[in-house]
Amino acid sequence: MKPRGRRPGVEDTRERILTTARHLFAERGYERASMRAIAAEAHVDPALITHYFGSKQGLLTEALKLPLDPSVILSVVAQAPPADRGEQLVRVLVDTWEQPMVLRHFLGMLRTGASHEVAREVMQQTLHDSVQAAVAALVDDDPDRRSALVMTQMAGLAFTRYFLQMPDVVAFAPEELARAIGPSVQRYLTEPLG
Amino acid sequence: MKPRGRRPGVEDTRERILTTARHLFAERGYERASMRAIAAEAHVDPALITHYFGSKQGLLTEALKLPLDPSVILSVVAQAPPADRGEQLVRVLVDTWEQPMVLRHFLGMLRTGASHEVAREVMQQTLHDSVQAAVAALVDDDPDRRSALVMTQMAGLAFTRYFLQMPDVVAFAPEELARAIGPSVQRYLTEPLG
DNA sequence: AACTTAATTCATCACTCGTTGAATGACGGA
DNA sequence: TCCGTCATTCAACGAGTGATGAATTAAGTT
Repeated sequence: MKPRGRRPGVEDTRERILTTARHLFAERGYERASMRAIAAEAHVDPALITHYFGSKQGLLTEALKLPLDPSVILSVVAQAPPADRGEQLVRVLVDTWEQPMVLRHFLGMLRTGASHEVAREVMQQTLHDSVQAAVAALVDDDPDRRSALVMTQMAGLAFTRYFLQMPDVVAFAPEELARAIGPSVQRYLTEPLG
Repeated sequence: MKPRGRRPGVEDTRERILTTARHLFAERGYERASMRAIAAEAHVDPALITHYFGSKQGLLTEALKLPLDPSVILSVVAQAPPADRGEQLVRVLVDTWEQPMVLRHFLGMLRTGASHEVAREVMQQTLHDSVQAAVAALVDDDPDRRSALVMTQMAGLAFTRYFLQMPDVVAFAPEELARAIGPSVQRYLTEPLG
């Protein structure tokens, strides 16, 4: 007994809505990215969004899901000799963030998370998952505290460079960042904690 | 020819509006903190806000002005011996941020800046002014690059601890933060840049 | 072809928003 | 006392919001 009638999913409209939603959430934040604006830019009727995602909140939840697999980062960093892992971690993360798709997703989380409880929790969870997992596998003791310290440094780099776009931070080339900040991260990984 | 008629400014209503505006901007962000909501919490008619500040935008601009004098921070840090200045800078900044009024102002800038161009520029300027000035007076060379690196670390600490409220970061006591992060800042101040 | 299901559109509701302009009230100087 | 100035309120407009439910169109299955 196969299902009868028209099969769903053959059209890519749903994906187009999600893409432009991420785009506008990242650009304007949650409230300013109205469903009508998203619908218009996706060349779609506003009601179609409700049809697919139930509500604007549902669209947001769906839009924030993105595979930012921590294990990829982990495997690359783990290959480096222990003394170079701090530098390597910075290098890999910066290279990841420089990709437009990832960057847009990050800005989307930040702009919506600013005024939206759910989005903030997603951001917290995402950051935790991607850093905590990677760091915990590299250190000998105190994984929570060490990964927390790494997070403060890496989150601050992302925040000032990609969100605030502070000129003096943007001026660094990715490789310069790795060499300048890497040793600090290395400290958090290996040095005894006060 | 003295001015005639009733003198302005005798009532503190204007200040009450500003205070609750900062409160709601910090709590909800720009769009969700409606003028009606602000007016209600200040026990005031919505039109009075327009009367005083011209527009919601004007209210925001006024609300974001706050004396966060960098020179105070600078003077305290400069007194410490050069080798302890990184730790001291972290200590002073964390102590400052822990004050409710400062914290509210910081969250206000962040939540509004997420979706509001002007607020983001204010935040960028504020961060630049308070860190760049302090750092430039402490280092021998490359003040822009060194202060940029310090900013990435300190902004990230503020972001993860006060905005995201990541449990592992919140778990640190202020003094622990100073000892754990201080040496990293010290590196940015004194170590040769890659 | 008839039928079933999904994709898409249309018109509309019930709100909330920021802003406006006229009205009222309070206070101080002449 | 009269008048000018500011503080404060009131009612309302126009635009934009998210959401709903019924209608239409398209694509599969039998």
